[in-house]
Amino acid sequence: MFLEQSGNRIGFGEGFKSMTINLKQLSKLLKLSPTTVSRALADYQDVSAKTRARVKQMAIQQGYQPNPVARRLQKGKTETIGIVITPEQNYFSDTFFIDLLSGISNQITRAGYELILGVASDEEHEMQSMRRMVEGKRVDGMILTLIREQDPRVGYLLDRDFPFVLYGRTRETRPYAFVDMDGKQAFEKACTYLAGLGHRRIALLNGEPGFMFPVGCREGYESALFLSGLELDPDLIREWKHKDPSQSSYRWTLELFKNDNPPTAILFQTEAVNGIFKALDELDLQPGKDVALIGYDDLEIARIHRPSLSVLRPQAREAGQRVVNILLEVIKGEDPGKFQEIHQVEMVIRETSLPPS
Amino acid sequence: MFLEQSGNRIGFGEGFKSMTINLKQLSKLLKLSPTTVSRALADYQDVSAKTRARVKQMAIQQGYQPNPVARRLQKGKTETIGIVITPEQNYFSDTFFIDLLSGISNQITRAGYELILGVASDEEHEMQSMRRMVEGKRVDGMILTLIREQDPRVGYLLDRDFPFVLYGRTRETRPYAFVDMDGKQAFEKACTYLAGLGHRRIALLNGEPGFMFPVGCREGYESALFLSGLELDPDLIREWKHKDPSQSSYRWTLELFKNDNPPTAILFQTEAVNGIFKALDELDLQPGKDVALIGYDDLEIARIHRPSLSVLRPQAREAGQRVVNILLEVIKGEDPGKFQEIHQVEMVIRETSLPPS
DNA sequence: ACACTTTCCCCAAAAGTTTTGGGAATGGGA
DNA sequence: TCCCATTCCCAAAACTTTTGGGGAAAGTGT
Repeated sequence: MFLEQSGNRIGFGEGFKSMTINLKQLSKLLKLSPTTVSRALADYQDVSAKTRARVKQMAIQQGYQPNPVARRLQKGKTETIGIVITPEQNYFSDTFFIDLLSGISNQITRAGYELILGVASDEEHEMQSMRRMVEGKRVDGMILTLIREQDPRVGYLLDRDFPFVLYGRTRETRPYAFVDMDGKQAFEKACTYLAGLGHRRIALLNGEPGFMFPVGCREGYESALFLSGLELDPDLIREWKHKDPSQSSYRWTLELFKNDNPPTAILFQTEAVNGIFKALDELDLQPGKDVALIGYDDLEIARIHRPSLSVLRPQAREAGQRVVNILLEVIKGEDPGKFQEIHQVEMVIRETSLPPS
Repeated sequence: MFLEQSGNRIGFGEGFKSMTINLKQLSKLLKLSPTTVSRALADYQDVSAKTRARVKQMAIQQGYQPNPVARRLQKGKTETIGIVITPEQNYFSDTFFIDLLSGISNQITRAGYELILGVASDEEHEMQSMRRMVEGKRVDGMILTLIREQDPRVGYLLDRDFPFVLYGRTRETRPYAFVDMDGKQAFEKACTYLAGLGHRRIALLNGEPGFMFPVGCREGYESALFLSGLELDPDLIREWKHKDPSQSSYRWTLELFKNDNPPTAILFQTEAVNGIFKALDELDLQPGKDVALIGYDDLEIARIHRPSLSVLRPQAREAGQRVVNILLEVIKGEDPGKFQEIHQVEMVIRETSLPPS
């Protein structure tokens, strides 16, 4: 049926392929060479203004769209950016990631690029999916998220000079481009705020060790304790797991309150809030009243819950846009080391950050 | 620097481009023509077995990967499938969608295809993003999710004979391919189960009107009431909104219990569970004990919560794989009307589905 | 009338792969 | 020796776009 679309015919109407016209057909309609049409559409000055206008009008009238595949071949670029996500690590419970993705997608579209998505079940498949994109010449650059302290993906990409940008940071001496949220500043701000309210026993229910983000969170926490003249008690620091944030945070919260001298406030990633609420409920402690809470990430639950949860709110959408803009620069050949951005995080005070009772 | 990669040199080492070899270079190494190498790799019988083996070995040794862009141009296919998501509609709070995406991604990769992702903020941008993919010749087929009763995307794609598969169904007389969960059967089963336990007042807190899925849920609910000899009370049916499932379900749950003759059980989509729990808590009603609950979708919260939530569990991953396999058939030219699958949904009884007290 | 520039357009090649349509050996039978 | 079949391989074209190098026509200056 539509297999016999000869490509040179100008006929319309049968099969979906014939609904779109190509450069050759367009040039035939205009009685010009493909070269001239291409140049006219690209605003070359060596095509007369009159011809340019005629070409453009016809292109619009015919709904001409250049074939991206052909352009990619000729330009030697895929005009495509890759990202691999790992749902196992509970990525999507976090609204922030959708905001990030939204910013990324928008900016990529604006640049005329595509975003191709890989979904990997674990670390090994994550690498495999990335290698397929890179070695299979399927993308011009990679975006990496959920960065680990030692992240093999970064070494891999650096080794072959492949363009990439991290959302986050890692331990790596060679220069690379990244956009990161200032977790340190955020947790320092929140912790200082709580200390300023009079809290003396502030706990940190931190993200999973091995990942980079919790490192900064802890630094900020410790720094704030120091600046506020509070003692650092290792018993007040616990870490939940990505596999089941709620379950692990639930257990650790119960644990925290077995302490002889229990905390009056908890800092944590909002992802873990369900477990915390549940544990406090069992302990007959009222969030906000008996225990102050500040979470990182403004998830829906934070706004919905009564009392509503005070949070640290990263601007994920903006960060996603920056990641893409930077990646496009790096693809152009700019030095990745020039692009290292750390974004500030604002604090939203709601109902769970009162002074100790 | 690496702009001058002449494409014919065999040298390695400078710039990431030179790390991969192309067909021409490989054929030169083998002292064969590109034709023969291509055919050898594609297992043509008119290349001697000996040569085939030699070619394949060298290809592996050199890490040869055919350039997908060139292949796409020659084959006239993009080897790419598109999907557009709309985070506004709160898609990602649902773990099920990640499972779906995971199944989709896996199967697409297995077929050597790519998945390109669009993120749209609303219905209008959703359409725009899809048109860019379709009219811009960027994909061979589309996957549609979160289907509405009257869905303009379906008409659009049918009008231009463009291959697509729905995850879900819509009101449309022309034949089209879909994979859907049997929401009717699921809710019928759950409702019948509750009626069998002795519940006489069973409420339905259904998804947003305008979307197709809640229609089936309601049918199943009504059918079960009828079969169980229970009366249908419109006061026991409410609908929450995608924009904020928790908030709206919270309000409607409170509403349900203002009834003179309040329900002893509620059926709903698990997405809305936070609001329900919250309302019940305020009403001093114990989930499971005072009010039986069965949700659709086995989200993390359902397993974590105490009492754990009985649920209907769709096999989203398998459905995602089917969607892709079907789409590949449709792209090949198969009749879409042949592919209309309705998948059964299993019920998982946990702690919130007890007889009325 | 001649050289020279400017203006406007086109030819041919290139990107990397697959496909089409043979073509050159080799071997066997007559 | 000739013919035909078989085996193994290759040259060229195709997919669509972009680009480097012209080239013809018209205009300008002497």
